[in-house]
Amino acid sequence: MTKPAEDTIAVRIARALAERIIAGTIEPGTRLRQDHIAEEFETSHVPVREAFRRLEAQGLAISEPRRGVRVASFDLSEVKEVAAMRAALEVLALRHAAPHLTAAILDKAEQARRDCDAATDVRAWEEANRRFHRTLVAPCGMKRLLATIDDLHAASARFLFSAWRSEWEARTDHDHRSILNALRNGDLETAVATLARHAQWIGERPVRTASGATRGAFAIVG
Amino acid sequence: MTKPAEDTIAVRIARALAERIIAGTIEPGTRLRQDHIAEEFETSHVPVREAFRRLEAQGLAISEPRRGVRVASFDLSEVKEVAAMRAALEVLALRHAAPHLTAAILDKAEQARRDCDAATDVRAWEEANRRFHRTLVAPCGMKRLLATIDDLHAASARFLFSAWRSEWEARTDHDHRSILNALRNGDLETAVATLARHAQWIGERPVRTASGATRGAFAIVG
DNA sequence: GCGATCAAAATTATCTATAATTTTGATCTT
DNA sequence: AAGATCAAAATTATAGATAATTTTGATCGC
Repeated sequence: MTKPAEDTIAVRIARALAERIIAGTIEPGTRLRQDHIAEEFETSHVPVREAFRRLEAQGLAISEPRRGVRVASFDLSEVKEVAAMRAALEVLALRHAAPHLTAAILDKAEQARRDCDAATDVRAWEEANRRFHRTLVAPCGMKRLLATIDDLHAASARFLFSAWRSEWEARTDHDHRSILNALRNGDLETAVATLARHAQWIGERPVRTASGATRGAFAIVG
Repeated sequence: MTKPAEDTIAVRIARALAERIIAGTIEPGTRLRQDHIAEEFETSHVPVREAFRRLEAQGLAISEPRRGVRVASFDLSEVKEVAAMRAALEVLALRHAAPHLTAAILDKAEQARRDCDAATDVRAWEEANRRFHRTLVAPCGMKRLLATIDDLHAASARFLFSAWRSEWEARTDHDHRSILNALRNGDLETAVATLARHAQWIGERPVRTASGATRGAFAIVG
């Protein structure tokens, strides 16, 4: 191991694979072969198997006994499901975070909002959007809730990158603005209602498939 | 391996340990030593480590790199957190399940409700209560959502057994009845509102600690 | 040529062994 | 006797090897 490993090797492998799956570098349905991955990361397969269990828990991979692990597939119904869960849980988190929101936190969110609107590629937008949402809900201090929301954001990002691979046009997100304004005015109910609607905003985009045909691709864009 | 292993050994170990942690057989904070557990299950420690990763994802254990795994501790704030998450997600699931609820499903829930009210010990009550909730939300067919709810129920059960160890007195749960009635009448909003309140019902009970003092123990009893 | 069948190859799941880290406990100092 | 120090023991994390299962691909029959 050339790196001064802070975390365990299994954690590093899990992170690296998660990144690839989210970015779409590895296609859904692809088999993750432990010996190949072990070789690539210059370890044995034991930490690789542990990494698989983490990916499985995040919903990024599915494992069938004796038949190995493959990158999880998804469809429109799962996109909707994740959007609905995000809406429900982020609303809950925001309600609990509200009493702890300070001017400094709202300023941080404001910066994230600006970065979001200024983003010229999908990766930058996703990062800023995630930061916006995270900043507002993190002060709730509920670890289990935040961890679940993080996993949902990972799933969201995957759907997004799958549909928008690279093209992206800058656009002003009025919901973000409304949420921030409402919070600044102490109007939690408006903020919560806007967020609930916002997180379920699903965009459609035509995507050329391998066979040359065009199909609709869906992703959460809120 | 004497058992006709359908699942992988790691899965069986994870289940067995989860049961013990939920039942309170292993105290919070206890270290889970992989070699000891491997010896007990007559395997090597490799599947044990994989089982640990599963327990970690469920929130039943926490792992510190190079310092092993221990049974997760919890406090009142986590009980509240799990209750709030359950309320939010079960409401979401019920809304999506509602269109698929049939008379047969409602009858199954009715049976679970009766078992609940008739339960004379805490384990029987927990099983029936979980069955009641599961029956009503399962028809939503949202796998990720249902899996998350299941994990929350496991946490709930743990809190409950920690506070109520064995004593339990039969009581009629009016919320269960109201939810079923509302669903039978097609009044989803009443059912949802009652469920939202119900899942956050937290009971307190005096518990004698190891030192002989008495403290309050809290658990979700809905 | 197309599908079924079976053997070889690849892959998963597990075990045993080893290196590295942390915990334990006994000793020494004050 | 209380605290610090250090070595031994226990434990975690990883590597390498093995058994069992699945997948692949070539052969055979129709």
